[in-house]
This record gives sequence, structure tokens and C-alpha cells, in this order.
Amino acid sequence: MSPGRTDRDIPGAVHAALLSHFGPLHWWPGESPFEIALGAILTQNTSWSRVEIAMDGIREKGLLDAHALHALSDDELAELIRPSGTFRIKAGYVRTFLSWLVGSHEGDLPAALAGDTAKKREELLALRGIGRETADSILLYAGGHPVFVVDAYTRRIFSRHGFVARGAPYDHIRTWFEDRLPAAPEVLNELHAQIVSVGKDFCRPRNPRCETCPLRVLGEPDLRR
DNA sequence: GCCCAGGTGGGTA
DNA sequence: TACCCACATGGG
Repeated sequence: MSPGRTDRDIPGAVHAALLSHFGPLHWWPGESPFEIALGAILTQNTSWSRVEIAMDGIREKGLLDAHALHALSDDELAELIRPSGTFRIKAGYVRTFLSWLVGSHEGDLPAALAGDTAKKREELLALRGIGRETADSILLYAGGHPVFVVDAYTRRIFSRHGFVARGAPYDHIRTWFEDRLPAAPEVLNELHAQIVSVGKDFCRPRNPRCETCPLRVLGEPDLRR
């Protein structure tokens, strides 16, 4: 960090550095809010390539719709989800989500997500299987709410550089970013995607590639964290 | 064989 | 609060 710079500049500087390196990533472009929400649940502790296989299967069967999936049996739903792993658990989570969406909001996700951000977050968090990261992914990517999504990459990168404590609570990290970024969904969307990319390619759990990392401008990371 | 992946929930102390 | 563990698939 150069002299005169404060930690308030860090998220913006990271965003600029990563955008310059990776170019715009445009996560979840052109997909329906429902597809995005379903993907957000299926990707829990799972690589995105596995989620795409499950989503493609659901799409090919013409079932990528809240009412259609809601009408399936538990076993049928679990089989569709199987490629994304932890499928019996996730089938239960998806079932809970569908029951909320169809039962309380007539299957209309944009309508279900409209309104006050904090209230909608609470509503999503009340559903079993929708934790903080999944709730915020749905709020941001499917609902266009200006929230920052904190994931394992965010924790690893920013704790290695000393900006957040390793075991800091989710909402502490989220507000640290939100306080330092514009309340613009497109910025928060892009930054989260960029962080995942740099986390995969450079700031890896093992064998990190710090020498060529686009975030080496932040200084020397503490890899013990 | 092992760790990891765009986590969450339940249990225990 | 802070750890542990199960969940389950496939890639590196």
C-alpha cells in the first residue's frame, strides 16, 4: 500500500487491479432470476462445472421453472440435482426454497425479492439451506440488491493481506466492503466474480502464485493465514 | 490417496 | 462464541 493510502481505498483498488487483469467477467449474464437462485443453492461447497451439468439436465427436461420443479417428488428432485453433490441435502434445501417461492410468492422470484434489502435477507435466511452467502448471492445476482457476497476466497485473500481477521463474522466482512464501495450492484457483482477468479488462479489454498498475482500491489501476504 | 470446490446446519463445550 | 463433522460428487 502506497503512503497516504488508507484501507478505505483497498476494495476499490482491488476492483480496478482485477478488472484490468481479468477483464469484465459478467457472472450470471442473461439468466433468469430463478436460474440464478437455483444455481446459488446448488453451488454450495461445489465447483461451478458440476452445477452446470445439473442445470443443463434440468433445462433439457424443460423443468427449469419453479412450478415444474415444485411438482416433482423428492426422489425426482434429488436425481436431477445429483451431479452437483450433497444431492439429498440440497434437494431438501431446494424444496424449502420452492415451497417459499411458490407458496408465498406464486413462483414469481423478482416479486419475491422486491423491497427492503435487510428484510429480504432475513426472509431468505429463515429458509433452511439458505445461509448468508447464498442469501446474498440471490439478493445481488437475482434481485439486484446492492450487497457484497463474502466467500472463502474473500476471507483467504483479505485475511492474508491483513485487512480482515481470519475468523471474522460474515457480516463484519460484508459491511467492511459495503462501507468502502459504491452501493452499485454491477460493481459488487463484478468484484465478487473477480475475487473468485484471483482466488482460483493465484491466491490458492496451496501453492499460491504470489509472484505474478495481480494483487501483489497489496504487498506481501501472510500465507500462514 | 488426498485436498478442494462460488456452504449450511447441527452438535458440543 | 468457537470448533468439529456430515453431506457427496468429480477434478487436479
